[in-house]
Amino acid sequence: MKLTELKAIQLSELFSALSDASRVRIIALLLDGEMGVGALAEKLNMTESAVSHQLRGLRQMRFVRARKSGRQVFYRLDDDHVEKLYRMGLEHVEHG
Amino acid sequence: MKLTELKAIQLSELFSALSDASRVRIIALLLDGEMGVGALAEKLNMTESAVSHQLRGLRQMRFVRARKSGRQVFYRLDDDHVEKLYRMGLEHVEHG
DNA sequence: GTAATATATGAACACTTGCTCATATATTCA
DNA sequence: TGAATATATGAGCAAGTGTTCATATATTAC
Repeated sequence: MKLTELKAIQLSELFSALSDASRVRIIALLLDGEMGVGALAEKLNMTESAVSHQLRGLRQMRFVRARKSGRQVFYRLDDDHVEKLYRMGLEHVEHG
Repeated sequence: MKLTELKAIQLSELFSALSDASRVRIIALLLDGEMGVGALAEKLNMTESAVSHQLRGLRQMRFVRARKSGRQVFYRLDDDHVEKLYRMGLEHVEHG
């Protein structure tokens, strides 16, 4: 399995997106559909600022996508790779 | 998708194992079969100490398993979940 | 226009991480 | 036994991360 340094970095960045419990919980919530920042913050018991900061990272990684409606911003998962990664990880954790 | 705080932490720890380029490259090398610490260090152009430190983490996460032979220690991937995670990540990076 | 609401952003700070360097342990060989 | 080799470990430190707090921006309602 040859792997360029660039791809090693890209892979590590990809997995970094899920390397924090707050982000994992955000992803888990978004699996059920889109949600606004405030609703996420309440569910997660985090400040809206902290959630917004995390969403920014997830957005840059193209894990989530934003939709603006009035003064709210709804976030949803960007593609199904995220869900696949998440589920595979969960499988490993649950009966690994 | 309900997710306990414990499982969120476990998931984040799982993905943390692949959140560093050095560890990703170690995994990539071990996909081809077991390798000793010195050989890994040479291939990766890292000190043996740095490699050993990373292998410790991977061992604790049960990503790799050690086999001692004389004064060498050969490492190999512990289970196929690791390879699945790696390949799915690679797929996402390559044509995501 | 002003006030209220929803989200984003930047600075600051505590905490974590991955390395280096020195040292320790374990094994082989003479 | 002692020297050489292979790996592991602990301390220390620079760099990175995730939060809080204050502030900025954008939208709606009045």
